[in-house]
Amino acid sequence: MSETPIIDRKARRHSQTRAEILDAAWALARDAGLAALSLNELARRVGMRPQSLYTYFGSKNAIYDAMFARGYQQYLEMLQAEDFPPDPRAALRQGLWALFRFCLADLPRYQLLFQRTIPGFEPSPGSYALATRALEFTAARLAERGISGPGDLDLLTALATGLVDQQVSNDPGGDRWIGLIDWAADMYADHVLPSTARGTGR
Amino acid sequence: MSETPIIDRKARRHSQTRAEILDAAWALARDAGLAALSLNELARRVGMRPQSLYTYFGSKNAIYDAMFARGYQQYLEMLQAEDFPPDPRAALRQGLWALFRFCLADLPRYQLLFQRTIPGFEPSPGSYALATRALEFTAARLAERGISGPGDLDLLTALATGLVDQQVSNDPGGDRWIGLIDWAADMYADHVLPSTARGTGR
DNA sequence: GTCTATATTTGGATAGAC
DNA sequence: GTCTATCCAAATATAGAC
Repeated sequence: MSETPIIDRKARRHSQTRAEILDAAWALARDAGLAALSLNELARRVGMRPQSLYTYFGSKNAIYDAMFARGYQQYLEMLQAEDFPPDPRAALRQGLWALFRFCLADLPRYQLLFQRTIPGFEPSPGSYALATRALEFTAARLAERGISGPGDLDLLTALATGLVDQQVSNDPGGDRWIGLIDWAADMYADHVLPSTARGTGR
Repeated sequence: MSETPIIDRKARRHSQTRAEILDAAWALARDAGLAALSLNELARRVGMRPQSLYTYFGSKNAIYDAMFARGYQQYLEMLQAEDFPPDPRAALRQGLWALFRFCLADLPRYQLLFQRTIPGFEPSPGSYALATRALEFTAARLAERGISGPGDLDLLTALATGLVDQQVSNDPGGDRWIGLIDWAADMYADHVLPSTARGTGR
């Protein structure tokens, strides 16, 4: 029975094509805007007819969903690759810088993962679980450093995404809010850490 | 020459219809999502053919632009109606609460004014000037209370919109980030004010 | 798995009669 | 100022031949 390897080859080829389509979808989102993703143009770029995409994705939202999942996988990998120092203040600064790098490296990815802007798109439970895992990872790193009060995590996510959002929306390509990262990290640290070794402020 | 009053009547009627269309556009944005605004549906709601809208607005983006301008007018009026107390901490809290009320009262308005999500839409210079005026108003209220350092305003906008954004995106209808407003205001005040009369923290 | 063909809807926008 | 008539382009999606 030599059927199994054949199935494997077909399955592998299938998932390769899926990956190729996803790559093209990201590139298209970067060129035309996330919301302007179109199946016609996407198919053209991968050398297919638009209808053939339905062999790989059941709908346009299924493509968004796969993009969402892949984006959060990358986000998780990025977090896990960071070597956060034990010192809370240093770790906070490093975390904010890592977030900025990740977001600014791919704006549509940032938009898809951290904003809710595509009308009618909701991530599937499986994809959303990845987002939850990423948040739990951050919560664990904070807790290791004594930051575990109610609201501590939520305040940090608000501060972090707020900085990124202002940077992206109001000074794209510039550094107006990038220059506030360390300052913001210290402000947060001063407020959630036990009041020893306060920062120097501005 | 009784021509002038007739022109006035026509002009008034014209701007009345414009306002009516804008009202319907806001309502449609609330129902279908800001990005899903469609001229067909909009015309249906005001009892017109879609083509007739072009008598009042030269393009779809012109409608977005008028919405943008009206939204910032409302925002400015809201700010000017607030009676901010002299105490910086109290004023900061009140300002954040006012922003939250304004944003949560109309989510598409928040999206249009404070996020950049409509592909291809850029506010006209005239409309954008309103946004600048609103920011300058906030800067002036801060400066009156001794908050005028470089980056102080930018940090506040990041913190404020971050809180709103998290609330809207991740807990719509809830109060998870609303409960952090006063805490966040104090954190900001502690960092940006001369170090007298610190808050009690958490 | 990919194609042709097609359905179906919708989008924004223009020309010209009335 | 509003309409009819139309245009044109594009959208997502399905059926069925090969």
